[in-house]
Amino acid sequence: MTKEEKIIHTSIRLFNENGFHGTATSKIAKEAGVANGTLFQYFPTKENLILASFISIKEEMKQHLLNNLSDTSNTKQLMKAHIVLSLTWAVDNPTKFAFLQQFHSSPYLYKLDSARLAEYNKPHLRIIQQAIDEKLIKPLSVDLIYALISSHTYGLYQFISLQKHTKKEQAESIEKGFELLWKMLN
Amino acid sequence: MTKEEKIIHTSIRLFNENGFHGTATSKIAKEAGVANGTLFQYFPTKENLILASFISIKEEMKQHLLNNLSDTSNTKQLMKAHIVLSLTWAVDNPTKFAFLQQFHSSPYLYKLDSARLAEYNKPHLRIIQQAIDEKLIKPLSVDLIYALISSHTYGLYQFISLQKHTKKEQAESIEKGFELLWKMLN
DNA sequence: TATGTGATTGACTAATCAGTCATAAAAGTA
DNA sequence: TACTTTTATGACTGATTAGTCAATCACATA
Repeated sequence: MTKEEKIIHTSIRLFNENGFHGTATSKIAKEAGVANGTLFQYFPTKENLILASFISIKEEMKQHLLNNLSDTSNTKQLMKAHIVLSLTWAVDNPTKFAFLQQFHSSPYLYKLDSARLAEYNKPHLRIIQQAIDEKLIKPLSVDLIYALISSHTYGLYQFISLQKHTKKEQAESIEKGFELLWKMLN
Repeated sequence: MTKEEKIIHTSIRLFNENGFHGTATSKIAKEAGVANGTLFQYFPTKENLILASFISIKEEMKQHLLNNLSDTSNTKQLMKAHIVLSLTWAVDNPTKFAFLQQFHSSPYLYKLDSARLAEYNKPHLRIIQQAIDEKLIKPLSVDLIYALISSHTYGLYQFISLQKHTKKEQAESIEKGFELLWKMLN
């Protein structure tokens, strides 16, 4: 782990525990095991560090999807894989997932280039359009479907993480959750 | 508007604009038109003010539901009314709704008594149980259904507030959104 | 009018924090 | 080894902030 990675890693954890402004840069540096000034060598401002933490998580999620998405021609299976992979990643990385939530409902969201943000959604939007074209799901607005799928996935995550489930029960809830979603959309 | 109300009102707006720690108590006092010390007479600490702002919004929503929920014996209509009223309130009070989101994904959430928080959900859980008992919806876990309804409602809000919709189009989206939800659950 | 009471004020303070910078250590190069 | 460049350090600073408190005000009652 490089110093830069150690800083990002520690940031995510501390920002989650104490909020953005509630976490001092000096504390991040200390817990990451680097000097105060070193942090500012990699991230010139605190805001920069917050945005970099967010981007880092988004990139990690993106890679996780790319690495685990087997190329199936079946659109329904592909959509299901997107959702299941997102959910299992969230369950395995609760701190990072919570960071995303906190970031999304913070003023920092608007400091990011919206085009760059939109880039992360494109694969999801593309597959929704594909499902509509193949008449697998209702011909509603792609944006509406995306909003509903995202929030459904989030709601399912909330439920799963609140229950003290075994891995197997978690998988069953995810399966059931997808069935419900699919029933709603087709 | 009493000074206490003015402080809460200003807090909600500023906390939303600049985050919790990004908003100085002195700024809140100034914009609320009261002296610095007055704020601390009503709210002994900043955390106290943040929690009070949250509770104030929850109480307002609760009252909004109580005042507008016509007593129908039809469980489906009652459930629909819950969702539609929550959504129209959110659309009419975007700042307050955003505050709730920010609060929910912040460390302050855990400073509140969880029993008190649960109290606000009870009416919703009761009606879900009722719908299950009447075999209107699938016999899934009440907590799961609550999580799915909440997130569905939130997703629908996200979609509506992003579109530049007229009031009529908003109402149509809400109607459509409920139909989709109902299809999923029954 | 005089007196008592609670609300209101804002200057003040001790503490904290983001960011700087002169110096030093480490790594690279010849 | 001798020299250069890059990376890392941590003490320091100017600015900001939550919370205090002695003084003042508004208003009631007699």
